Formats: sequence, C-alpha cells, structure tokens
Amino acid sequence: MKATRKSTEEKLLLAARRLFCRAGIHATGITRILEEAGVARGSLYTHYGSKENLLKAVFDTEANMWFHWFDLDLPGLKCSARERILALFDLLEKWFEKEDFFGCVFINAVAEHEKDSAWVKDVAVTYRDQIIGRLGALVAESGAKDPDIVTQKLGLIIEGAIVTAMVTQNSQAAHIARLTAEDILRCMECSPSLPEGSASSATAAAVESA
Amino acid sequence: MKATRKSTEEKLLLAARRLFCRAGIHATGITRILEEAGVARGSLYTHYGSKENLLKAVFDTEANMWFHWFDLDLPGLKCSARERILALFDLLEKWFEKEDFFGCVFINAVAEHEKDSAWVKDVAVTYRDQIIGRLGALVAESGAKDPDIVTQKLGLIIEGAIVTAMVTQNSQAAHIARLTAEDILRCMECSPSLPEGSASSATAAAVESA
DNA sequence: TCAACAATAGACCGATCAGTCTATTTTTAT
DNA sequence: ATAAAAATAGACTGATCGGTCTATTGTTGA
Repeated sequence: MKATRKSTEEKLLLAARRLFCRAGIHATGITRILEEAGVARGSLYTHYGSKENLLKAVFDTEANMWFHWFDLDLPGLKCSARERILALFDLLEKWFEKEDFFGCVFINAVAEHEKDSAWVKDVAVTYRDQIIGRLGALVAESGAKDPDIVTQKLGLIIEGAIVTAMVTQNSQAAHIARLTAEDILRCMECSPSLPEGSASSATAAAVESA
Repeated sequence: MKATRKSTEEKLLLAARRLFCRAGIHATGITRILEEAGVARGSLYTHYGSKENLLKAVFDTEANMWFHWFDLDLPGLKCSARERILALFDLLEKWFEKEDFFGCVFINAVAEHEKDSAWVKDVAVTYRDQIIGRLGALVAESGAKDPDIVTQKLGLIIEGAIVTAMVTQNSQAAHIARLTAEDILRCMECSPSLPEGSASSATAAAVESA
C-alpha cells in the first residue's frame, strides 16, 4: 500500500468517475467535478484537454477493473473454471456493495448518448467485446458443450445484475445472478431446448399474431 | 384500426419517447423534439408545461406497454403459466426488433439522473415494482417452489436482455434470455443450491481475501 | 537562492438550453 | 358564416455550460 499523495490526474479521474455514474455525464458540470476533486479549473484542461477526454479516461479505468478481475483475481483463485465463473459474481457483489457504486459507466454512458454513430457506443462495445472474450475463455475452459451460448447467457445476467443493482441500490442482485449462473451451468450439459419440444414454437406463433 | 389524425399531444409523446431513448434525455433539446414532432414550441408548454412533465408522460406510456403485455397479451394466449412466462421473451424480441428501439426509458433515465433522492429514480422503481409484481403472479401461478427467487431471476434476465439489446443493437438478446429462462424454469424444482455443496462458500471466502 | 514549472482562483466568452411571450393563422363548433 | 379555441412561427430572456485566459501562489531541483 503506497502512501504516495494522490496526483491531480488521479483526483480528477476519481471525482469524474464517481460523479458521472452517480449523477449522469451530461448532468455533471465541469465545475462540480473540480469542486469534488479539489482541483483548479485550468488543471483539468492541462491534463485532459476536454470533458470528453476525461470521460475516455474514466472508461479506461473501468475497463481495467474488469481486466484485473479476469486476468489477476480469478486466475489467482486456483480452482476449477466452473468455480471461477461463479466467483466472478462474488466480485460483482463486492463492487455493488461499495458506497460509490452507481452502475456501470459504459452502460450508463451508452444510455445517455446517441445510439447511432457515436464514439461513446463504439468504445463501450469494444471494451464489452474484450470482457466477453475473457468470459468466453473461462467458459471454454469449463468444458461447456455450447460455449458460445453459455457465454452469452452469462454476459446477459452480468449486465442484468449491474442494472438491477443500480436501479434497486441493492447488492443482492449479484447473489440472484450467481444463483442464475448456477442454473445455467447445471443445464449446460443437458438438452439445449425444453423437453416439451414444440411448446416453444407454439407460443412464439401465438405471440406473433398479437 | 382507427384512422383518427394523431393529436398534438400524441405527436409530442412519440417524438419525445423516441428521442429520449435514442439520444438521451439531457442530450435531447426541446427544439429537436418539436422538429421531429412537427409541432410548435408553445404547444409543448400548453399540453405538458415542462420537459420534465413530458418525460413523466413518456414514463406512463412505457409502463402501459408492460401492463398491456401482462394484463392483455399474455392472458390472451390461454396456455400454461410456464408457457406464458416464456412467451414474454417473444414479446421482448418483437420490441427489440422495432427500428426505434433504443433501450428502456426507465433504465436509461435512471442511468443519467441523480441516484440519490431524485423523482426519476422513484418513479422508475415504482413502475418496476408493479411490473415485477405481475411477473411474480405469473411465477406463482406456475407453481414454483420458491416463487420469489424465481421472479427475481427472471426480472434480472429481462433487464439484462434489454441492456444487451440496447448496447449491441441485436434483438438476439431476447432469444438468449429465453434460453436462460428455460434453464431457470427447468431448475425450479431441483435443489436450490449447487450439488457440490461447500464449493459456493469456498470461492466466496477466497474472493473476500482478494 | 533562484529559475522553471505546476497548480491556484476566478473573470470571461460564445453557445446552448428550457421556458415565455406576442402576433398570426388554422381549425373547430354552432 | 362566424366567433372561440388551438396551433403556428419565431423573437426573446436568464441561466448554465464547456472552455479560455490571466495573474498569482506554491513547489521543486540544481
């Protein structure tokens, strides 16, 4: 644990990350970031140049959190791939429990920016692909029969847990997600579709006519 | 199918809903809504009084979409509760496939507004509770052993599907969510925790020390 | 000690925002 | 046909925003 004084850059980054998630990016003015960081107005522009670049830097730190989980924390557990997948949800729970957790900055940023041809969405999707890729490697290592589907299922419940935790402000979402992950893993080697067979397409057709 | 001319109120509501989701609420100026709706500036304020009230009206329409699904579309299928639960994901898929789907206005609004003591979050949570309540009734009707947990699992993957579809712009998320729902329902009557038993707490303890 | 640099406070700018207002035209109901 | 109501275009306001600039104060290394 280094006792080095927090640099001006770090102070800005932490305040921005916190405020962007807690109050929204557009709703957060430069002045508020500077107040919370305890930094002068000019320093923001010497270090980052613009609010947009500061947001990019916040994206990087959030991505690094995920990469740290997948590349350092989980491999350090030295247990089976299946157990490491489940341990990911314990990491999520610890994240949700932080007093300054207010959702995922990628998801929140995409939500409040243009969905067509905006750099925000492109960066978010790029990082998402890298995270899902690491998750996929874990799933493949676990010996799943259909690793791609399992990975997509797990990715979906991770995003669901993040949003549920953000909206309900309850870290229990991680536990529910873990239970769901256990269901997915338990069904991993079973038949890929429902035993009832034709029921799936029957309801789909009925909905189509609604 | 009524051929009644769209009222000024409706035109504003539709344009606002579309733009709030596609470009974000803060990023969408009044002027842009008026242009897209083809409505004069003053009319917005005679009908809604403020941008905030317009957002509230958009919330109502989105909630009514969900209520229509649960109270009219799904009961109209006249099939088992289990099949109606799965049919919900087909409705989701149809929603995601719409050319003007850009996420859920509740989730997006919460993402870009203050998370502490803001009316936006309160309204979103209230509507969410009503929707989850209807989902819970469906789960209870299906005879689940632990209906509350199953409901939370299903609610989580619904939110996950919405966010995944928003970020990836791919309606396939609904299909993945349906497959996951099938896993949940299949495990519904099995043992509530992993057969491996102590593995769960073992990884949790290991993560705790990370 | 002193020069080079980093950080500070805060005035300032142009742009944009939500919202108001007026004067005019269109629609509606009788 | 006509009066009342609704919708229109667009100028306008005060506030806020991101970003720039200047003058001053600490800080650091030789």
